[in-house]
Amino acid sequence: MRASSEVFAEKGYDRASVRDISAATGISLSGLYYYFSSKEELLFLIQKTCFDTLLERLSKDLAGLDSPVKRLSVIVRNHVRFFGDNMAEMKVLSHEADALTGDYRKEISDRKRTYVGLVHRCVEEILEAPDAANPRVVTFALFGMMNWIYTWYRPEKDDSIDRLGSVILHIFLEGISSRLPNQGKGVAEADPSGLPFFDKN
Amino acid sequence: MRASSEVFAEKGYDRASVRDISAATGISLSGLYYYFSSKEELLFLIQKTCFDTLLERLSKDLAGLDSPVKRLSVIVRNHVRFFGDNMAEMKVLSHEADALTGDYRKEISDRKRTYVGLVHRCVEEILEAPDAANPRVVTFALFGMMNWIYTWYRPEKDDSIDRLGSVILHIFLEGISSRLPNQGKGVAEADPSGLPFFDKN
DNA sequence: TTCCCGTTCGAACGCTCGTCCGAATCGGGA
DNA sequence: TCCCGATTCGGACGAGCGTTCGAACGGGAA
Repeated sequence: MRASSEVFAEKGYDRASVRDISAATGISLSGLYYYFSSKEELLFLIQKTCFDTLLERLSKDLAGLDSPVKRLSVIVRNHVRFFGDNMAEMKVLSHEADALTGDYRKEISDRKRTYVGLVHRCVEEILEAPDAANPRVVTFALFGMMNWIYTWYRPEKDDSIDRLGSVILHIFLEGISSRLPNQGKGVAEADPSGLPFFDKN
Repeated sequence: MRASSEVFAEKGYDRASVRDISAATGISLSGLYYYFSSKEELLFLIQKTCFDTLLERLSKDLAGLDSPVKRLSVIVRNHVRFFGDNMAEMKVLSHEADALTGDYRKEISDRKRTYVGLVHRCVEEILEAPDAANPRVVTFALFGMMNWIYTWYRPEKDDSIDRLGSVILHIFLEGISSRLPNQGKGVAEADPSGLPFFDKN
């Protein structure tokens, strides 16, 4: 599964053939089907194991913490650190979310909902005035900062992963601590024309 | 190209067959090859057109603006608005970045480097003390908030796209306006064990 | 009307894919 | 030593893929 994650992460789930995985693991093509009933099940098991481990460690670190800010700190650092330590698996989890179908897809979606809900509730508690900012939008902004990591992070040239978590947490907490300016204000001088560009002629 | 973008966005580049595009456009399978020399060229042209339009509009809006904060405001709002107006194309651009090969890939990478460099320089100017935070990390945190949009944004239930841009811009500017706490501080009590989870037994 | 050329398409080609089957192999208990 | 269940694998199968080719179409110029 570890080797498969790396193959999926590098080539993408669809471009990676079962023969690629066979070569990467040293197990013969048909030998793989002794352990996994299909390529999709293999992807599912990778995602499931990854998610379950992430959630399990999180709930351990979260035990007994009441302050929402402290809880969010633990969440962000846990997420980012896990990302750094399991880059291939987390890339597969982030990037191949739509590849699963049927019950496989549903089971992963359930876990995702659980996790997002946890963060979402935490964010709601931190936002003092509930109309100050839409908690859903703000939550996904946070997930964006964290989940985008796989597209650019290179351990050999970038800061340590722990530092990364601190920076993202800091930006987020400081970013939502001051009330947002109301709607209507903004770049009024911006070009209002031209929406979908393929229609322009 | 518009219809193809939607097919690629919905099914993913690899899972989408040329026959799917044929069905979505009403053009016969071989008829498509009168306009495009390959499936990959079609993907390339979508990404290129999308990027070029984005950059073109940006440079128009940016003309004459000196203040780095104002420039960044225009960048973020332009990016997010463009994202909202061309969700399918931007999903393809964000999600299928690794699908291109050879010269196609290089040409898109060049544009990406140009764009990221523009934002990066802007962020550097805003960060007063250059050692306060790593500009590269901060820049990609911003891109993360913006580019993650395609995974969750639903126009019918979420805030308007312009509001979204304002929120992201606000989080980012407030988030980087105060000096980051130094390294070393953090969750010292966090579980230090267990890095890659597939090795745990 | 005839010709021509830009456009469209049905049908097929070769290839790679995920999956399966039946045989070969291995190692510990009787 | 023999046996048996667990494990491994070479080789094949059918399906779907991207791509090609030669024929057909259609409308403006001569």
